[in-house]
Amino acid sequence: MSDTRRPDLQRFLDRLTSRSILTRDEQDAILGLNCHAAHVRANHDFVGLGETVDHASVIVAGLVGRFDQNADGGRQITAIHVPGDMANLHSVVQPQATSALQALSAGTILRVPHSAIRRAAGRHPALAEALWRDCMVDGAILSQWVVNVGRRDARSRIAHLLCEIATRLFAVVATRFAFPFEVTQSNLANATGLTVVHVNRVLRALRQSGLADVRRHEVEVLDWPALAAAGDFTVDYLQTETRPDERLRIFEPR
Amino acid sequence: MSDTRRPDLQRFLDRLTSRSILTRDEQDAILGLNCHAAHVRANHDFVGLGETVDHASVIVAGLVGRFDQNADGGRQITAIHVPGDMANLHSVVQPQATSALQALSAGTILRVPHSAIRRAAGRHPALAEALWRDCMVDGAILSQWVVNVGRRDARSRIAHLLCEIATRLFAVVATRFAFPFEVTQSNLANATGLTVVHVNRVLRALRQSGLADVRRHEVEVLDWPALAAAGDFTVDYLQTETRPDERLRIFEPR
DNA sequence: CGCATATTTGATAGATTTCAATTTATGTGG
DNA sequence: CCACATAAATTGAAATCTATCAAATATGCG
Repeated sequence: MSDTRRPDLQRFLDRLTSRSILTRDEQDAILGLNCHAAHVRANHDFVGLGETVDHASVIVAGLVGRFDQNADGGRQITAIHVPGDMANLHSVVQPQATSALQALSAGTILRVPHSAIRRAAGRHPALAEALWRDCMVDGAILSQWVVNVGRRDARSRIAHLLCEIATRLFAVVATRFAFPFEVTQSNLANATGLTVVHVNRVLRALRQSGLADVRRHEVEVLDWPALAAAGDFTVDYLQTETRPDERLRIFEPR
Repeated sequence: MSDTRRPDLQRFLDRLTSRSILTRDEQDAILGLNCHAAHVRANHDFVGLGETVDHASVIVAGLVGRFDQNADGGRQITAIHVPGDMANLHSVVQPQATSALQALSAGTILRVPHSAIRRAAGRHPALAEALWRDCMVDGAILSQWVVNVGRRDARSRIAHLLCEIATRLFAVVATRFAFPFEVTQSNLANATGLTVVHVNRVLRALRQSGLADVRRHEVEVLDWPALAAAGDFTVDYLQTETRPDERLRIFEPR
């Protein structure tokens, strides 16, 4: 099960180097990370709430949600992870999970032991920096989610979420396009702090007003500018398009 | 203005060592951080949205809010920082601010140049680790805020917020107690995703039902267990009571 | 084919917002 | 210390959005 060169680690590395500057050595340390693949079932926690984990998980295929809940059992998704993301990167420095991780649809993950990541980061401070930075992008996204559920109505919430995911999947290529999005309306509700019933109605409205057609396996964006406007969406906070000269490195050696 | 030993840095260091294990050397590096104090006016951004900053800010006195907003200008506070916090620690690895920082009431901060923090963290990997870990606690709090605005009603939202702040201020000492909380109802509304009017009504209800009396400068908790229950509040995610043997250190040397 | 899960629709209730006004604090200069 | 200006808190009534409850229809899967 264990490899030394995995294409999926390459994708994770690409994510890191899109924002951070890493030497060849440091990049090799990522690619050489010990890991093994695993399938994850839909609607099944592969990291439980409060559990102490000893590995982080790179998403290879499928979507993963970070789940919290209130006392009544009402579930709230606080983050959605797409392929290439390290879903619980934070667990490297904070192994006790404060949220559960669950696949929104069946998929594949790559488990990377904390020990391997820690060894690499300990040897290469700039790696620790890059991982830390990536965690902070997750933080910026989380912050936007608070705005989304706190200060936007149902239509805007859903539009904003669709825009965020499309952008993070690098799917935005035209005014009209489609991208895979394997999520139930129920999970859409859990991500936006709404009820399923209301999500269903808003989706119909988005379709009828020619903004987007959200189906079971795929989202068809019908009018990107209009959808982005409806969702009050701006792209910058996601840092998906960091120019080479904007990439950062703090720690020596350069 | 610049000192080498500041009591306020000691408070920040205490915060770090409550969760991370640091050697004497590493601790000295924190205490020796170059910095200078500054007053911050109430309702005035001292870090603007989108601004690129070259220093982080330790809160010495007062409360600081992290502000975002939607297209209509509706403001949403996504974090409240209390004395001892480094309000924008994340800016060390991500200098471009995705949220504004504003004092909720007049206060004092300690500006610490990124250069100083980076030098210290570069020399002591375990320091970088401790800072990273602290950022992740902020992330866990943020995650709870999403649950708060997404899946709780007005009364629970406010109760939860009060419990969070009381806990982070280490104010919880009995069933009944008071703690300073210099925040307008308007900012309470911005933190909970409600309107001022409704906040006002919920506060009255909390008072009348004997849970808490929220005044302009101070909150008097009348019945902590009841307030925590109403706010669906559990303490663990805040990691304010990490036992010595639970503190972490990943990087050598031990 | 049949069960389980997901989507859709309707009717009604309820929580929260909005709008508008009034009262109460807070701070400042004379 | 008072008068004034300003910000904050409070209250009421009406409008709206979203939740809740209940049921029917689709869809996928073994």
